[in-house]
This record gives sequence, structure tokens and C-alpha cells, in this order.
Amino acid sequence: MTTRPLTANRLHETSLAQEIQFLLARARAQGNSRANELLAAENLKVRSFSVLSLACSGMNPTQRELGEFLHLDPSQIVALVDELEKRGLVKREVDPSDRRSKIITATNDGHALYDRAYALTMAAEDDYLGTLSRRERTQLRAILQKIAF
Amino acid sequence: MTTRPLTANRLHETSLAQEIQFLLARARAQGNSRANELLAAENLKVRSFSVLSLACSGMNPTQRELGEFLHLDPSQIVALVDELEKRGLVKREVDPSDRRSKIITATNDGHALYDRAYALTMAAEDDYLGTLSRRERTQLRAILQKIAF
DNA sequence: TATTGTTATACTCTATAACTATA
DNA sequence: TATAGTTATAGAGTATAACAATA
Repeated sequence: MTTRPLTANRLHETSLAQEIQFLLARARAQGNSRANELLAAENLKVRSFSVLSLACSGMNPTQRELGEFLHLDPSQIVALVDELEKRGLVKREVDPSDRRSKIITATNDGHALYDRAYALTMAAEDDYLGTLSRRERTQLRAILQKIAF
Repeated sequence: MTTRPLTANRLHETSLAQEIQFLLARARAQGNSRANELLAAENLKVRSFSVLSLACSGMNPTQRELGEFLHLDPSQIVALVDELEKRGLVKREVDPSDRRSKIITATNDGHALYDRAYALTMAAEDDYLGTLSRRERTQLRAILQKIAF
């Protein structure tokens, strides 16, 4: 964990520090950076991990669906899938019901890597949510799901 | 609010959609985009609003403190303060106790604009947290503060 | 005519290093 | 020698438009 000397702690009392939007941004940044640190051991980032995770989900998502769900442009999905495909972790398959679409699924190697990477993201969660109780985590997840979906 | 057709709703059941990190990112993205939409009416973005807010806080922050608190590089702070200063919203003052540092404070115009912009960020919060009860918002703020600080 | 994936391109955001003035 | 701010620059991330294949 990158711990920095917070000599600016006195700004915690400002109005900005009470805004949920600001706090969300800070919490996300911390979690993202910690997750990226740990995922680097498997040459993944949060972004590519997300695609791999959905490829492993059994839901057979198309690239279009991945982009929609991850809020990423189609061109960004192309780049992410390209990289994972080159590494032999996922494969593109033409959707028989609509030959324009490509379904992204994980290979055996992809599933194996996902299992290890998933454990890393859980470890990252423990690191930056360490001060939260089980109950608080459950509350947080429930509230965030109401916002996000 | 940019409402998009979510034909990928079926992915809500995936393991990824249960991860707090993922949900935090989504919630932040929604809030950020909504706040930017509303702040555009005052030619501000979330980023420049944050600097203006701290300049109005009465805490007389230095640029260094702004960067530390907002997790931004010194060079980014320079660019943000430059823009706000050009618009006559904030001013740089040399810190008498350390002539290397510059203290950022708001002008009268800056305070007036901040009041309007703050109302916009509260409106944005209402928009994307609309489904949350008062109690849930309080819980969320408290939990996020434990994570962020 | 509209949509999926692709490519190319540009724009924004972020990170890094070097410089100055002060300490 | 170290630090605050500045400048320049490069890299990563993001958004846009145009194209081929398919619907």
C-alpha cells in the first residue's frame, strides 16, 4: 500500500470533504490503485481483469455487452480483448444467432488466471476496506448496488 | 441525466457486479458525469470546482496541500489554479512564513460562483442518489469517510 | 437503413523530469 | 541538500468518426 504523509489532514473538515461525490472518488482511487498494484503480479489491470471476469462468468457476453456494462467504448473493448486473446486467456466466437456479434469466453488458461486474480482483488479489498466491519461492507455493497444499477 | 438502454442488465448477476471496487467505480463515474453536466453551466468541472471549494474554505491551503488532498500532481494544480486565476475567481498569495509556498484564496467573484456551483453539485447528488433514503446517504457518507481518510 | 466490430485519430488526463526560487 | 512551484513532454486513458460485414 502506498502510504503518503498526509500533512493536509486539516482539510478533512472542509465542506468538500463532506460531499459524497468527493468521497466516492477518493475511495475508488484508493481501491483502484491498490488493486492495480496486486494485479500487476499477473500482468493484469483492473480494466483487463473486469473483461476476463465477465468472460469467465458463463454469461457468454458479446463485445457490445461488455462495453455497455463496463461503460467503455467499442474501440476500447477491441483493444482489451485483443490483448487477452493474444495471451491465450479469452477467445472470440461468432454469435450464430447474429453473425455481426462476437461472444467472448475464457480459455482454460483464462479461467486458471482468473481464479488467482480474483483472490488478488479480494486481498486488495481487504487492504483498503480494512477498517470496515463485515456489516459495514455489506451495507456499503447494498447501497452502491442501488446507485450503480 | 444521460440514460442509456441497459440491454446488458443480465450481467448484474455476475461475480464482478458484487465486487465493491467495481461498484465504487460505477457509482463514481455516474456521479462525476452528472456533476460535470450540471457544472458546465458555470464553466466548471468537478476538478476545478474542487479547487475553488478549497479556496473558499477559509483554510488558506497552499498549492502543495491542494495537490496532496486532491491526489493531483503539482503540475496539475498549477494548470487548475492558472485557469481559475485568469477568470478572477482565485488569487495566489506568497506565504509569509515560507516564501516558496503560495496560498490560494477565493476572490469575491470566486465566492459568489462557488455558492452557485455548490448548489449544482447538491442537485447532481440528488439526481444520482435519488433512490437512497436520507438514512442511507448518511450511512454511505460515514462509511466512505472511514475509507477515504 | 441500422448495428457490430474494427481502425485511425484526436483529445483529455496523468505521470515524469528538469528548472527557479527559496529554505 | 531539500522543497514549492513552474514548465515541458510523454504516456495512458477516453472520445469520435469512418469503414466492412451483417442484419
